Amino acid sequence: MDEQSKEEQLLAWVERVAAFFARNNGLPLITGRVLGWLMVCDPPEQTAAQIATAIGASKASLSTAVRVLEASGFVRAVTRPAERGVHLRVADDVWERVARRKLEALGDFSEITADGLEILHDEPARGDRVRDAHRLFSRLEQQIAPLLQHRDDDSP
Amino acid sequence: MDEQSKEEQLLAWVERVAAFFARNNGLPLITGRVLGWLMVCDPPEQTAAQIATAIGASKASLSTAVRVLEASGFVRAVTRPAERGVHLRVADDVWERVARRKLEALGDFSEITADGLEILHDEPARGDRVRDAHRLFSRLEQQIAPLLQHRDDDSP
DNA sequence: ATCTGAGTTCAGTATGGACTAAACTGTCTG
DNA sequence: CAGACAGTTTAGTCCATACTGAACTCAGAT
Repeated sequence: MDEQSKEEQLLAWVERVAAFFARNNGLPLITGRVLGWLMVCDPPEQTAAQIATAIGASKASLSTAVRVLEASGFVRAVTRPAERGVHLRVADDVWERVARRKLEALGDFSEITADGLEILHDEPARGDRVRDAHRLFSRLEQQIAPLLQHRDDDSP
Repeated sequence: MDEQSKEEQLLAWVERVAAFFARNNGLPLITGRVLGWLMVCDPPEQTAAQIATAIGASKASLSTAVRVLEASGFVRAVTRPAERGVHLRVADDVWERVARRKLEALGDFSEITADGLEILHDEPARGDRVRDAHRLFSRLEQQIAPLLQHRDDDSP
């Protein structure tokens, strides 16, 4: 039927996701794999051990990966009655968070350019290049922020 | 007068710029330093040798840094009559380019999510998480793109 | 032809960080 | 209590890659 089993296809896809986040967000590969896997796994809530075997990583790596993913709010840990340990799932607002974090980077850069202008305040011409940057990124920050408003959700 | 000489302040600022681009865009530190330096240096057009001494890097590093900066269109090489070698300056549209490149990353991710949906086309429920991501990033891509229109120039 | 300076390439070093195995902690079960 | 399991920490390995020095190429000037 398929040239590749769906499992293999999914793992290959997870690999692409991991590579993307490694390249664009500086995430360690394994962390990206966890995120990618949690996007497509069935069931959608899995234990660290399950994830580890799925993506072929060690318990230790899972521990650190999950720590950063939880701290970033990308992944949530849920417990179940009468089961020990936690199950992990992607947060409902992962992607808003990812995007918002990128937006923050924009803001950080605006701060840098602002400080640059400060240093060059007595040489306006020399500050032109920095000023251009500052204007563009401040504008973008302001225009993009409203596109990322929290959805007011009260879903179960 | 100053606690730090302006030169020192600028170098410290360049360092921040370099760190920012290293962290957010995966640029090597030296490459970021070159870019930062070219944002504030006086005169605004400098030779590779001048830049190298300014930021304390080797000729070899400058060579590679300049290659990637030029290839990305972030820096332009200009020649002058009766002078040998080239002078480097930031491109007029550096920041548009930087921003546009980030936007492309968004598009790349939309492609990834699209392919993920493809793989899961026969399990709609399982594709929900990927679909959410796809919708958000496609939307953002479309909404952000118009904020980055090329200024209408007709240079070659 | 030779010299000089700009720029590239190459080989080697080293620094950082991702990853793992193994030891350890703590908690729940029987 | 013993035993098992979830998870963390630590120590160490390994790999990628940034960076440099030095050799090299090429162009123009004299």
